[in-house]
Amino acid sequence: MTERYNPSKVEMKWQKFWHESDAFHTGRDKERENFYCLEMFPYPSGRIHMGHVRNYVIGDVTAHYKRMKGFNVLHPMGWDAFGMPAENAAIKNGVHPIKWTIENIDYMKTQLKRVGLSYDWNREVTTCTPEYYKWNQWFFIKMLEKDLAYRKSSFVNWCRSCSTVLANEQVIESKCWRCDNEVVQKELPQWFFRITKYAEDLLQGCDTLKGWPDHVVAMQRNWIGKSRGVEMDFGIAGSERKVRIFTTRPDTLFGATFVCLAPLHPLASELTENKGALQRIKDTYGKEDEKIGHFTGQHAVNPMNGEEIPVYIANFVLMEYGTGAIMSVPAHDQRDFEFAKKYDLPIKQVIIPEKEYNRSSDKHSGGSDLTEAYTGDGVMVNSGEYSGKSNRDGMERIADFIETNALGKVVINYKLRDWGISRQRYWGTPIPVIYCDTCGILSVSEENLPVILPDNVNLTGTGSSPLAELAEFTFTTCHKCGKEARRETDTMDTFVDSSWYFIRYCMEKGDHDLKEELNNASSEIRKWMPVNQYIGGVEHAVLHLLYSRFFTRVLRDIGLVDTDEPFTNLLTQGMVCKETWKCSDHDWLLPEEVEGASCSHCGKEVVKGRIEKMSKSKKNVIDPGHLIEKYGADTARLFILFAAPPDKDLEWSDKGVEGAYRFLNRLWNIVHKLSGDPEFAVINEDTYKNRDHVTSIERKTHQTIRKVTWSMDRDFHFNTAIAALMELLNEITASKPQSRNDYVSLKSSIKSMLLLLFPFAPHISEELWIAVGGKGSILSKEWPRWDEELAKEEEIDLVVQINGKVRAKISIPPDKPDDEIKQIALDNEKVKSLTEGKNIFKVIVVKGRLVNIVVK
RNA sequence: GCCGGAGUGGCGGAAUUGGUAGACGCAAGGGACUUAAAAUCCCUCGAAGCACGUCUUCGUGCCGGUUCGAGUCCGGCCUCCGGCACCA
Repeated sequence: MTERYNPSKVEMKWQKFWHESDAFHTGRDKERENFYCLEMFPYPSGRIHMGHVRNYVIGDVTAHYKRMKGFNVLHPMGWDAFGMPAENAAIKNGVHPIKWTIENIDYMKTQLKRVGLSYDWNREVTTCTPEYYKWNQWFFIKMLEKDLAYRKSSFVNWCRSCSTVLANEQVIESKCWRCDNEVVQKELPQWFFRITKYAEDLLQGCDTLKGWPDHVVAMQRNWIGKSRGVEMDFGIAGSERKVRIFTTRPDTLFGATFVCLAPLHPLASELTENKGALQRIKDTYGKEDEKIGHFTGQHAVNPMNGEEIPVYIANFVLMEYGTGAIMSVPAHDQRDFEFAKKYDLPIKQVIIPEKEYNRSSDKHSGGSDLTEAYTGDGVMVNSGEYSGKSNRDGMERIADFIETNALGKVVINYKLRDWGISRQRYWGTPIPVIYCDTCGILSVSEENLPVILPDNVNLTGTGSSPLAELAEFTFTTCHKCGKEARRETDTMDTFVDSSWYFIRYCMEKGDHDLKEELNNASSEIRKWMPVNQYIGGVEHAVLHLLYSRFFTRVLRDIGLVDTDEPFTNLLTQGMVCKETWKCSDHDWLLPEEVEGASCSHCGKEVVKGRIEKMSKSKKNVIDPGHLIEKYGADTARLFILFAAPPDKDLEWSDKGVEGAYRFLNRLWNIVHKLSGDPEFAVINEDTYKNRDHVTSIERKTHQTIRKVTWSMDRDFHFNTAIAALMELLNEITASKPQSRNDYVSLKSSIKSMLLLLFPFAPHISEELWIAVGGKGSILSKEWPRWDEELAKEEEIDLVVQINGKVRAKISIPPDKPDDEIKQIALDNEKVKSLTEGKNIFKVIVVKGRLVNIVVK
């Protein structure tokens, strides 16, 4: 009796072998092309979840495939190890963040190894180590020198729950990205990175991101939010004061019926007497959908026509965008329209749709009959000399007029804001700055780096920077004047760490001096960058991916890399989801808490919830550890890859996992059954050459190699690649070898099958490779090639259509000339009877596909 | 509202990028083996119709178009999902 498939035994054996032979050490063969395959590194939260497994398995298949295709592959892994959970765990359990973090890393590393992932651990990066964060500090200093880092006091997003500041990108629907609590505005001095300086570069770079998903590029473009318009001054009537407004619609200038100021605009408090009213508007600023305004009592003068229009303070006008003041054109802007209706302000239409424009009449509706703003294009009316022109044309002419008459200028605005990086927390990179009463703000000198994060800090979670409590850290001497000085006690946003970790992977572990890599044309960094394939969750579409693009540009400008973009190809994998169960009394339920259709606690009816992303709170998680224990890593990998294409959400199915397991079992059984067959066992390298004819299994094998290779090369269609392997196995299982020739092609077929399966299910492939007499590990083997001749069928079924409908099938050799095929089709009995008495108009032959006879 | 993406069997999903729609898997039904069950193996499996076939008709969200031929291309809708959202 043959041995049963025992995944854990097989997997332990090969994982040990790979580990001991340092099998995934990054290749250095100069003859070979380099391929950098990267997955987003995890936060060491404690244990891996199914989302990690999916992410890393997709990367692992890619890495294996590229290795077999003959590339030197860089496939590293590391830890995004600074961050709040470690600090929170410390406050809660009294464990030091470093201990908590290191223990988690150790455990998760074991888990990753159990999945059989082919990482080069010689390049492991851990961001909370001084060897790593030293370079965060060095980059900070370089950015300070280049005026890319600066300090200013401003209103910032403050999360009360996390007791820290958040960057704009980290506020999702006015909630904290991490803890989902409400974010408030607070005024604090902060360090910023001047990402806005790269706004245009980042935007233009979007055009080059051909290997990124459309929606991610679109999100980046939206976030940068470029718009072109004019800035111009409106005078305040009876005063020397002016108010500068920004508009993208100078063509509507003649329709402006009032001006609005943001409540925080400097003129707002100057112009209004009623401070109470102003405060009410401030209070609702950015919070309420309802538009609230207050008339200042002052009027502004429209420079185009000299009209005096009222000046309001309005809660919907943003101080951070444009000039903090707008001209309001209620007829052509929906927000202004709503505001005008509410405060009974005039609505003056100056653009009407082409269709409604009557050239012979001067009578045009004033706008009082509008039910909503008209924001489309059209013909200008009531606009002085511009009346009768198209608004597109008018827009350019008015902009020119404003510039030539020095009323204002054409400007470009971006929604992108500078990146605030100060965090009032402990577990992060100290910002390398000192404050000296004599010398001012100074960066720590390079030779004093790193500024070590002290470990004897008292973590209370009360809100101020923990480092500020520590006198020995805070007080230092100024390296310039020698007097007493204070250190900056905020730490850096952890997104700084992840903005360049992919560059650190280009070198093996060790305390490398990145300064030596500056302008070094043959540096390892230049050799590997940019990343050929990056894989990770879509939740970083603007956060991490935008910061990394920014950092790469900064590092390009200081001479560390020579690429603009860090990631050539990006795959955003879908979520791993599972069905949920809900009881009206007991909320979310585990599957084992559901008995039939009722709750096991109270007997009440259970409602099947939506299919949701796996999460502890919704009680629909599958633990990768348990899964692997039960079925093995190969089954887990295969199922995850087979169940859905990588970029789509994957719905977990226990039955589907069993299907994948059955497939591996069938493969195991057939290989062992055959190896026990003396006729099969005797086949060796020499007998391969002595085949006398091509068998159908051989043809199928070459077709499979072709299909799998295509699937791999075209958009990661791993699911169809696996389907092709299943088809091949079905054929192998069904085959009944009778001659020596049959055995030869069967054995060669199985060997090809194992090579093709290897990236997906590496352990079982290695094991069965040995069982069929393969030499050495599959790791040293090349990806199989197909022979187009051998993939060709002897006879193919050709469809015969009449007027596009399938009417018959004919069996012919694939390379028969078109005119012969045409004749065979026309001679077909069925075709004859159907075309009887009709006029054959045209016959189309599509090679290898069909014949279409067009009759009338 | 704006920007992206997607609609195909009971389900997850295929379709060589304009050429036989439904590969592969799951579920379901039937059968074999077994004292029995599990496991395994074999058959059926989009809908309707009848003459039960190597049959006919319909069928890829809806309406129209291009084409010998459309799930695929074009125009117009509908629905769902994701992102941003008072950005003037």
